[in-house]
Amino acid sequence: MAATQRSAPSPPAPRRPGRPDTSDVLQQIMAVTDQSLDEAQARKHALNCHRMKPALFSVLCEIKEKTVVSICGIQDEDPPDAQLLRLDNMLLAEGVCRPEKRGRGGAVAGAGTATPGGCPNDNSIEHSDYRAKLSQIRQIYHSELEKYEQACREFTTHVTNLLQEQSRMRPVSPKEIERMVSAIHGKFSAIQMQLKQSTCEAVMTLRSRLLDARRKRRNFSKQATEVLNEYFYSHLNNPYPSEEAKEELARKGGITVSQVSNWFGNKRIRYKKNMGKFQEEATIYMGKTAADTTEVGVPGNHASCLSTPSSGSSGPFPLPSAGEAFLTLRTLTSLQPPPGGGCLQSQTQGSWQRSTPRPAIVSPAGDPGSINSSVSD
DNA sequence: TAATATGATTATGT
DNA sequence: ACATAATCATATTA
Repeated sequence: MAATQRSAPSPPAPRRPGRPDTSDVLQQIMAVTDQSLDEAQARKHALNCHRMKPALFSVLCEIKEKTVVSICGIQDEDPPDAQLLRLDNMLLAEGVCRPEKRGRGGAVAGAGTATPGGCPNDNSIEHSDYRAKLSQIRQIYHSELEKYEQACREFTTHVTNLLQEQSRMRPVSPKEIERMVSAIHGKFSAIQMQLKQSTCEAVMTLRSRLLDARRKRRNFSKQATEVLNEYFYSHLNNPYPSEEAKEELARKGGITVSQVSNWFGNKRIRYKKNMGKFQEEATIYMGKTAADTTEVGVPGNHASCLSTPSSGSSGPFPLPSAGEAFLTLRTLTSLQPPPGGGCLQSQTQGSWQRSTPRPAIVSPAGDPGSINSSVSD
């Protein structure tokens, strides 16, 4: 820094007029090794006090810098930067890293449980346990982090002092000290990353244990299943509620739209897989809806061909009477015929259960007699 | 306690 | 984005 006018280190130092030449000083330094210790101490002191010492020191520093940089400057670290960022974000999102404040509104609710069918109904009852454990983890995390940081600070000041001490007898530039400090920080941040990683793991485990909705499954209320089943069986030939219908069902049953979707997905597949098992339920609900006007609002959707029998019976199936309904239903569901001469153009009509799986239960040809045998699988 | 029912998730296809 | 099929994990029942 100080020696600015120097163009090249190798040639003999350009002697400036009026200044004592540095080669003398160098000579003296070289001679130090030949001296006895006491003598050397004295000489060292004298050299330290020499008025050319700072300039010489900086020259030496620069020379060293040149050689060191070519060796150490290659390895620019920070490949795990992205990972560190991910960990930080996650800890932030989970509320582990939050700056000790109350404001925990958006972070957890927004980023954490973005899954559509996440944890809809019971949010705060089951989660108190989770919160307690989480705060425990947070506490440990912060205390460990604090420990690491303190150790890092102490070590850094120690090394800095040491280097400054040594800079009296060997060329140690401020830049070098800086590099050393950043190297120390790098090592400590590697340790911190391990801490963050294990904290993340702990949080994830906790999440999956206490927060995963699957583990705390609650059956729907009677009301909800009622509403859902009514819709399902009254739209048995097209059990695909529109978005509006889903919302309506969700509202009526006190569940979320995603839950309605889940329910219909499960219901369709399970009904199709083993229709025999659902016959009893079917008759119940089909009889129910025959008298009950549970019109789940279907303002302007596929009603084009479904609403045909609306005048006589509310359901999409021709249900003359409760007694007949059973047989009619069976023949319809097991043989899947198009309902009379109605609207055939819609493929959804009854084709949602096409590709009949390979249920040995569904007898090859409709044998309406053995109803119960098929049920008792 | 084993078997079954059930809500949710995941993989895959359209 | 939604549907299906398979699967997971819990709840309920026999």
